[in-house]
Amino acid sequence: MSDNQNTIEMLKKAGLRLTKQRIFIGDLLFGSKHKHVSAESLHKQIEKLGKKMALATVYNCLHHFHKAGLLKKVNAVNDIIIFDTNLCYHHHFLNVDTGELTDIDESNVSIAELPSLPEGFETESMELTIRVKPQT
Amino acid sequence: MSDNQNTIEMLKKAGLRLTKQRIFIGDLLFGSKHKHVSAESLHKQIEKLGKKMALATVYNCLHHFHKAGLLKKVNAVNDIIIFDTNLCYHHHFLNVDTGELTDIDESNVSIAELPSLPEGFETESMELTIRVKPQT
DNA sequence: GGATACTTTAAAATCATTCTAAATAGATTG
DNA sequence: CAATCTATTTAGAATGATTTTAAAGTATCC
Repeated sequence: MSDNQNTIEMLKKAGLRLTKQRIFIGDLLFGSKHKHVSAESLHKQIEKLGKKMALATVYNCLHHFHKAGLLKKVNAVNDIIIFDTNLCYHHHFLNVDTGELTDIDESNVSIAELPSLPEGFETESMELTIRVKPQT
Repeated sequence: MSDNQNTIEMLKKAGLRLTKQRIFIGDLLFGSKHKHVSAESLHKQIEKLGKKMALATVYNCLHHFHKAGLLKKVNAVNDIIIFDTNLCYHHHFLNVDTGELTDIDESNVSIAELPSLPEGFETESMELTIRVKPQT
């Protein structure tokens, strides 16, 4: 059973053309759970499912989704750009050994004081990264 | 007037061999103010000062300094690894247009509640990045 | 000073990502 | 529905940051 219909609605609303590739990737990403993906990891997943798709297409698609506001870019980890399907303001645990990201429930962190911004600037986003490693 | 003596002490304490290149870079980095550098930016600065040094040496040196605890790695910005001479726990403004980082005074941020860590993990470090852009 | 181990170096290799140019496939219009 | 227009896909080349390699150089220890 596919999300096809939801994905199609979503792409239409975002003003993106309905291509097979975008629908397929949309179905993968926007299921029940929030996901963190890189172009590479997503491409591997797609190949495992028996579909052929150029790596460049995966990059294009992720960037288009991001531009359309369907994905959020997360702090790069080990030089790899990670996209997050969770658009709400939230923070991450980063496993420094594996590069794996885990969402931190928003309610568990609160930033009491915020510094004043530099003159003439506005905040685009904010992200707390808690780097964790296996206990020694 | 050079920091030579301080740098030499620092390298010795860190158990690093005293090479011309490390002393030169040490002098550049550990002056009065805290600095954010990438291998590339540091290499350019060195060339401007009329010194020749292989880019790979700059990479090696930064990594050695980092391993020895003299530098902190900061969240990568646009795929570029940035090293910070400020080892204290602190946060950054990131100018999304230029990639420039600015320290946020520690006292200006406080994280009220901290989430509990995943089982069997310990915190290595923590960093809040506030992405800012010129006001529209 | 000479042996030994670590560093530096230039160049090649690697890895993630982007670009290119041609082929393909949505969208639009008559 | 066909013709046309334009965006997208694709394979492969190109780019840019970083790492590796192997050889030459240099700090350290005896």
